[in-house]
Amino acid sequence: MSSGPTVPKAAAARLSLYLRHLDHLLKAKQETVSSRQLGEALELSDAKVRKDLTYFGQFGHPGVGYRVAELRDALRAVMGTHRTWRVAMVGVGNLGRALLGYPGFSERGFQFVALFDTDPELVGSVIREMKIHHLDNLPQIAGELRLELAVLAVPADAADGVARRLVKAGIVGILNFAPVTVTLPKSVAEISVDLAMQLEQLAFRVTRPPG
Amino acid sequence: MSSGPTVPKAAAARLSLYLRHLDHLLKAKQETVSSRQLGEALELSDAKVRKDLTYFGQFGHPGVGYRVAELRDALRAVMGTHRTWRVAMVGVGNLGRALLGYPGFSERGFQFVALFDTDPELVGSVIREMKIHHLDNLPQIAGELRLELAVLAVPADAADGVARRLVKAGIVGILNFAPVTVTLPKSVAEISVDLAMQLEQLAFRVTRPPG
DNA sequence: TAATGTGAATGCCTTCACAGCT
DNA sequence: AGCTGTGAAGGCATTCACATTA
Repeated sequence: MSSGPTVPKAAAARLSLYLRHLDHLLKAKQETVSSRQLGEALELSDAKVRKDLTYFGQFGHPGVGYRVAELRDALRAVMGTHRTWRVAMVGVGNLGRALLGYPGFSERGFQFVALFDTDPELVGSVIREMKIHHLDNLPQIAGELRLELAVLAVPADAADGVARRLVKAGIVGILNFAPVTVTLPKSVAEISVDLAMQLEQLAFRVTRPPG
Repeated sequence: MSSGPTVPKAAAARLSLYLRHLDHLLKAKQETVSSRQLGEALELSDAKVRKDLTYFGQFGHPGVGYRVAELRDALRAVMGTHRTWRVAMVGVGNLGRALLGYPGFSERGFQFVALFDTDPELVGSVIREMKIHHLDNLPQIAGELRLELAVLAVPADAADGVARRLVKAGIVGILNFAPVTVTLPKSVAEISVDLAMQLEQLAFRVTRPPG
C-alpha cells in the first residue's frame, strides 16, 4: 500500500470530480474519453487532467484516450470507494436528517448505520428504520457496528467535545458541518464544510468580481 | 471600489474563516488578537494571517495586534456582508428545506425571501411563512423581490437548466448543491458544494494518510 | 518589548511543448 | 493522425526574517 511519488493535494482534491463525471459518462454509455473532453466538461485544462491522473498510475491509451469503465474502477480503488463505508450521523436535527435522506451518499458507497443525539426529545425515536441512540452509548455501539466515519451535524458549541468523543470511540474520519475549527489528533482525518461560509464567499465574489 | 493589488484566491478563501473566529472572539469579549493567536486557533501560520489581511488593508497595530471589533467590521465590508443579501431557495426537497432552517445563514446576513420548485405537490404550499412558487414565475418574482443570490438544491439532471433560468432572471450568484458542473457566463458567480464528494475525500484521506 | 507589514527566498502547482506509443 | 505521459519553464502561494512602529 504505497503512494509512489508525492501527490499534490490539489490533484487529490480533483479526483472526486473526475469520478463524478466518469459515472455520468458511463450512464451515457460513452466508452472512452480524452483528457481534453474530460477537461472541457470540468473546466480544467487537458494537461492538468493528464498530470493529475498520472500521479496515481498510467491509465491512458495513447491515440485512444481513457476507457471510462477502466478509469472509474481504478480511481475508485485509489480513493477507497470501491467498498462500502460504515458511517454514523451525529446530531439528528434539521441538517442531520436532511443529510440522511440525501441520495448521493448511498450512491457513492456511504451507508449510515447509526444515529446519535443528546436531545431527550429525539433519543429513542426512529428515523429511516434506525433508532436514535444517546451519545453516551457511542463507545459500545461504535464497536458493535464497526463504525468508521462520522458526519458531525451538531451545534457549534458542542462540536469540539463531540469530536473528541468520536475519536476516543475509534472513528477515523469526521465530516464536520459545525462552523468551528475542531482540534483532532492528526491520525484522524477531518473535512470541514461550513455552509454559511460558502454563501459568504459567494457574496464576496459578487461584490468583488475578478480583475 | 477598487481592489488595490491583486489578491491571491487562496487568501480570499480564508477571509470567511477569520471572520468566523472574530465573531467568536467578540462573543467572548476579547478585545484584541495577534496574528499568532488567530493562526493558532485556525491552524495557520502567523505570517500567513498577516499577509492575508494586508492584501485588503492595514488593520493591525504593532505591539498590540488587531482590535477584534475593528477588524471584523473591516472584513465584513470587504466581503460585502455588512449588509443583508436577498436569497432565493430553488428546490425545496429534503436538502432545500433543511438549509432554510439552518440558523447560520441568517446570522451572517443571508435572508431567504422566495422559494421555488416545479413539483406540483409542493408548489402552492407554505414553508416558514413563504409560499412555494412555481419556477415559471421566477422572472416576475425575481424582479419584484429584487433577488440577488440563489441556492440551487435541485436534482443533478435539472441543475444546469435551472441555473440558466436563474441567470436570465438576473441572479448574480449561485450556490450550487447539485453534483454536476453547471456552465454559466462568467459575469455570474458560482460556488459548488458536492456533499458526497466531501465524504469521498474523507474516505480518501483515511485510505491514504499523508506521508 | 511585542507585534505588524513586507521584500526576498522557497516551494508547490500549473502550463507548455514535445517525444513516444497506438 | 490522435492522444498520452512527462521534463522543463513559468506563475502563485507560503514561509522566512527583519526593519519598523507603538
